[in-house]
Amino acid sequence: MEENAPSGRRSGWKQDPAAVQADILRAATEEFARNGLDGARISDIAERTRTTKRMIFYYFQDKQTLYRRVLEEAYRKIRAEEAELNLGALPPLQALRRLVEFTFDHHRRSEPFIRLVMIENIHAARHLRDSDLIARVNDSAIERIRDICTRGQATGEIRPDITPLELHWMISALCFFNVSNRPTFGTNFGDELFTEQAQARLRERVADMVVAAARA
Amino acid sequence: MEENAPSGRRSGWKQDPAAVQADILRAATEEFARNGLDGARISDIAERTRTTKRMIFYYFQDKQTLYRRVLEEAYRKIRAEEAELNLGALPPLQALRRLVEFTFDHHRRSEPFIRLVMIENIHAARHLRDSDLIARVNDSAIERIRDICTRGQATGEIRPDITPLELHWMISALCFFNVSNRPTFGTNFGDELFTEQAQARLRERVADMVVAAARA
Amino acid sequence: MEENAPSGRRSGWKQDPAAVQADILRAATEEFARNGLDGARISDIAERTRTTKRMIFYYFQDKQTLYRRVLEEAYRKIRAEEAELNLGALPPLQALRRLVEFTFDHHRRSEPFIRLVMIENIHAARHLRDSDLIARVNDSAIERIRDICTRGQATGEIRPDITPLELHWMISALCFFNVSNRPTFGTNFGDELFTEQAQARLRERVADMVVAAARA
Amino acid sequence: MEENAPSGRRSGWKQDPAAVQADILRAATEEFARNGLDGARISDIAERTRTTKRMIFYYFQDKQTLYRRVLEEAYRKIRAEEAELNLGALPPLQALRRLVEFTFDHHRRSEPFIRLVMIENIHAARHLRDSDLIARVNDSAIERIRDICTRGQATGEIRPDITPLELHWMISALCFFNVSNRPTFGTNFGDELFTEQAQARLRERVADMVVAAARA
DNA sequence: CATGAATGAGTTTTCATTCAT
DNA sequence: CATGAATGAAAACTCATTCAT
Repeated sequence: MEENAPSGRRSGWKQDPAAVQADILRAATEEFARNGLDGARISDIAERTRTTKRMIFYYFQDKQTLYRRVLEEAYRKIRAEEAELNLGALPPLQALRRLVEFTFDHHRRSEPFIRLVMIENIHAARHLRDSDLIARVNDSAIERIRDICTRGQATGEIRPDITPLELHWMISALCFFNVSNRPTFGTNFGDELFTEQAQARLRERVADMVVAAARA
Repeated sequence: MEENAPSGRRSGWKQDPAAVQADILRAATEEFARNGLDGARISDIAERTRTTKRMIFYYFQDKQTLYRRVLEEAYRKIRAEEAELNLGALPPLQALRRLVEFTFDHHRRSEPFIRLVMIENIHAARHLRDSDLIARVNDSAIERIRDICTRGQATGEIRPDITPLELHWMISALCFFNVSNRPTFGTNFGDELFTEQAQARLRERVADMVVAAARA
Repeated sequence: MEENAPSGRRSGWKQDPAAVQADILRAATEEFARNGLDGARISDIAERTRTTKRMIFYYFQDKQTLYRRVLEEAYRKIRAEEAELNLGALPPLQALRRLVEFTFDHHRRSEPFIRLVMIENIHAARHLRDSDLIARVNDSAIERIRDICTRGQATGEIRPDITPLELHWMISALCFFNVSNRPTFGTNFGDELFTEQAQARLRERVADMVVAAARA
Repeated sequence: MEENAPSGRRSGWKQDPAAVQADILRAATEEFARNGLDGARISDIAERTRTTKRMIFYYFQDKQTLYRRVLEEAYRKIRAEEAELNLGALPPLQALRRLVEFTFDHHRRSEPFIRLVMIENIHAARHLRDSDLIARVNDSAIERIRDICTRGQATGEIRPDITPLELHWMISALCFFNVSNRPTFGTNFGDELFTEQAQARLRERVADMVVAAARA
């Protein structure tokens, strides 16, 4: 027995709490992103898990709380990934272009996050508003653009009458829509804009548009 | 019992079947737009109606069919409204600007439609694909832009390497996001972009961006 | 078929709604009186019924509402039975004695009602307060005593400084406790006071006490 | 997790076992008196405690046992308080009046105890019967009245055909009901009998009634 | 054609209690 | 002796849908 117990836990036996919670959050993220808050079933989440339905309530109280935690984690993770992008070394307009391109790619790779945000918008951001964790996490998104603007407006490369928030709104709109509305857009107008080639071209068009909007 | 109460219907009346169906569609549109496909409750729809839950199934078979009919109606109505915009008389770039401005305003006034499209995207456009009514209705949206492009590219005002579909994608992204993501965007970054003044300014920025992207 | 259908319903087939509801109320009264609001199980109620659990929610919405309806019915029934007692023909003090004796007997026969009232007191009369049906039903209880007092105080047989409410309180206390606290009283002090003989004697003692308290 | 949070306990302390048990009993008394046996929640009791849910089971086995211990403690405490009343020095009828007045006041101050007794009656005194501790503790209540009767019947002040048990029953009924049924009585007939003034008057009426019933 | 009444199958959630050191 | 972590069983309640005229 001692022979089989490698360190302090493991084997067919009680996992450590943090791992169980992470496992549940992962499964819940999948289910909520796929089916929405109302469409997701706790029992389906449990089945994607190494634990039981009961443990979900044990760690997360109820469905709404679990959903909120999923949302918080999704925002936290996405902002952390974005933070890895280092723009400080680039000249302002080049930094801006880089940011747009990165965001375009990043959103494409982050469909579950995009879907969670869509779902949260359907719910009028009710759960987001309940979360105090998220406010702080989003500030960084704006700060990065504010830095570009400050630098660019100092040198005169960026027009003085545009705000970081407006630029963030533009970038978000174009990159978010590309993922969020692909199903209806594709159904209505065909998938030609969603081939790799077309997406690459769209990516540059979007970068051009935002840079043009910012340029003095 | 209470569950089935025929709400406000006067006693022995014969209702006009078409009117009853229209009444149901109106109520269903409200509920689906507000709560999504899974979030909406047939009994809540019935309560917003002059008839009963039973009649909803009588006329619309099941929840999914009702939802599909709501979606079809919403698309039909929105495209009909858009068709009233007459751009043929304007020079190409002016027509384009006019179209962007119109779309920006129109989407702002059409929140229920925007929400239905979001909801449909969450469901991977499954129901849209089932509907053959919609394909035809969307063609007109592209045709209008194609006309602008054809004219503009003939005179050299519009660059030759941009497609009507790309322009439609740009316009949609910016105008759609403005409505669809207002709850989360407002929660994360404040409501300053959603005052009347800021929206008017955003509207011109968006028009500028699209026109700039199209200009030769 | 016509041959087997006797009137307008019956056979192994849908009972009329009122009968189903009455059946549920009867079963629920038994269960709530026996086990309290929290102790009673909807599924146990359903089993004592000719219907299913689902129908209980169909007709009564939820457990609390069902309990409130049970309470209302119990009060209504008990007051209706009391109303059959006609005291108007008797001289005041004789009427009062008759009322006490009747109440003593009546409470002994109405253990389920007594238990429901005990249970409701544990719940701080929360559900009783929610019921507007009950206020009216209880007025009659006081009116009957008020009539006795008015008559007795006019003739000088009943002391002027006693109120109908006080008399009702005394009668209730003695007759209610006799039933409500029999289990603990019997356990603590033996059952000798609860033999038929002892109860008959107690009944007269109680009548004597109340009459003595009222006599001028 | 949150469910088990050890509330306000300071880190590495060794708690005194007797103190922990007393703490649990206090919290359990509050919860059981407020919500009944079925209505009380072990986790709510734990929250009112300096320890955890687990410790409740450790020290008290299960919910029923804990409830029985709460009941036993309540009876023990109440009888101990009553024992402090010394009636031996007073003439019999004066002693009786004193006892009634004391009981009236004492019950008013002992709502949790009254409620526990009601709850136990709802449960047909099942747990009281399981407790051998209680039989002994109640004998003293009767002994005190028996002493008054013996003295009073010897002097002829108290009628010979009344028993201590009957007197105890009368006193209990009037004093118990006053507290136990206040919620429903107040809801049905108003709170006028429960003002300080009205209670003082009722107290004397009750004393008069019992003394009159005992007097030869 | 139209409809009041009924319901099976699930869904979230609760709760006392035990596991394993 | 004491305890943090875990859980099976059952509870209330919901929901789209069908029954039977």
